[in-house]
Amino acid sequence: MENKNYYISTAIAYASSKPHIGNTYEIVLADAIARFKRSRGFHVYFQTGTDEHGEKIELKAKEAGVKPQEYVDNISREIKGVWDVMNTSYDKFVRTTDSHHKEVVERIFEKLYQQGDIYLSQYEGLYCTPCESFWTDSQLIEGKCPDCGREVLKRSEEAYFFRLSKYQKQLEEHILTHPEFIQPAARKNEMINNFLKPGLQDLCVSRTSFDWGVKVPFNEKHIVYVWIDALSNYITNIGYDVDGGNEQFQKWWPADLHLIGKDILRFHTIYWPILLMALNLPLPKQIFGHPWLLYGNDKMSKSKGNILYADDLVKQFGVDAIRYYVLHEIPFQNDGTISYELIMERINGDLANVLGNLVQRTISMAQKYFDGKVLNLKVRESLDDEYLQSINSLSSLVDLKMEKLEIGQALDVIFDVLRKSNKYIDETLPWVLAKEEHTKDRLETVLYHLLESIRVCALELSPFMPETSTEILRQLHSEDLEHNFVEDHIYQVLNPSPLFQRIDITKKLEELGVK
RNA sequence: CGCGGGAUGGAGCAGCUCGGUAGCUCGUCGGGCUCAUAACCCGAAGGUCGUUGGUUCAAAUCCAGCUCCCGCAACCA
Repeated sequence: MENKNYYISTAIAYASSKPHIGNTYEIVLADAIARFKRSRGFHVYFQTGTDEHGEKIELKAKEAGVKPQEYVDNISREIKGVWDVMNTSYDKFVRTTDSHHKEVVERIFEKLYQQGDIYLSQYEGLYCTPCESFWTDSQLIEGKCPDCGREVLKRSEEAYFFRLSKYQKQLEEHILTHPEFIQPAARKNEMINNFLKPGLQDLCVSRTSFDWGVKVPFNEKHIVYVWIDALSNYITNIGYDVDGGNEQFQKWWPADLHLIGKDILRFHTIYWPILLMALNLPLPKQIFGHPWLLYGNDKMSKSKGNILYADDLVKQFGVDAIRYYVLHEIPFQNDGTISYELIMERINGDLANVLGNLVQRTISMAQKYFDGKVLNLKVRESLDDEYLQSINSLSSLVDLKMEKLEIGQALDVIFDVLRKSNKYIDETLPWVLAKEEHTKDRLETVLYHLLESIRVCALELSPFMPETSTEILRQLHSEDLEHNFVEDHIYQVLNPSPLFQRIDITKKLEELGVK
């Protein structure tokens, strides 16, 4: 029997402020993949959570006048709340302030130190005293601090370093022999050319400039810096310990997919694999650095005042509409855009006109002509063949797209069948068939084909729009989970109710007070 | 000469690996239908495929130069 376990993770969200829709995209994407895998029979473990240490949080907490722990408790709860509003089916929500996580991080650090992969040295950098930050040469603007424009000074401070260079060869080898390891492929080249080719520098893995974090157990002046603390969440929460892992760990590791934003690809494709190598653990099978959601052409940011929040959008348009939007609009490789207007155009064009209207008109006809009871009378015509064929090939087409993580295209192939269904109605003219007694059997057959098609599409939609899928199946009054055309159902459909209301875009924009 | 990606009708994209009538969604215009959420279906207009040159019977597709845009460029979560 093939291994049917599937471990998927998102990056853990940094608990410094409430996430916007761009940050929320990742959890929805992961959720769609997790649900998809479950629907295909996999045992899925889906992990997400919050990254809660670091200087920035320490500062934010100070500003807010609360203890760091209290601060992250609040933000973490808020983030979890947003994940829940998006109806995401994670199995575990981890926090880096969990005591178990912290203990294992301490032991990992200690182990690496004992085996000589971590050593104490001096961190030398260009330091801006007023800003209290180190900068690299390339970050400087005309040799000055990029934040305040003042002079920077060479300064050194005691710190622990991780010997990346020792594992460089091994990592290069792995990346070359596993072309699927880094996705999209273009990102792989960036990593190789920018970091591996020039040769890896050892990584500074501790700090003394702040307190909020995991203390280095044998030298409490030092705080374990974010890399080892945050990245190791992927193993500390599934039963790993330095003496080996328990049964749960054996079951889930290595992870099948780490889903992350393209901005932190370096940490996941270089530092994390090397950390695992040092621990003598297998590497995750795939790392996908997804693109971003932009507002118009801009990155969302507080200073620009162009932030859209997931929970607000859900309040306005409903959870599945927003899930559909972000999953459909983000291409595989390039950044996507979002705005109120675009969301509403998608809702009207795809969800209301194509999907909602199709379900409504089909069920209405079933009610009107047969009191909701529809059997397959098999009065077929030649034009049915292609239509039935497209229903039966749908699930393998979706598989193909999902395998390549082309989520938007997976939705497209489902909507192709929905569009074909609308066309099929116009071609078969049910209202004409209904006029004559001798074409009633043909009419019933046509409706049966449509109901089956809608049922299969609803099932395929369930990873992306779970509530909508359930609602469609409820109206069809069907519980069959077969992803192909089934010949012998006895449909007794319920009364239809609209799945998505059309929106008057101009009016709604005024109401929202935008643009 | 740092590395890589891209430039296709009004908008957003596919096609380029393996050259041969330029495709999809939306928008616009015209028509059809009436089961349905002013929805659905059909048709039309609109592109010298960034630019210059080369290879070829034939190039969006291959090669070279140029212009413009974007990502990455190491300790920022």
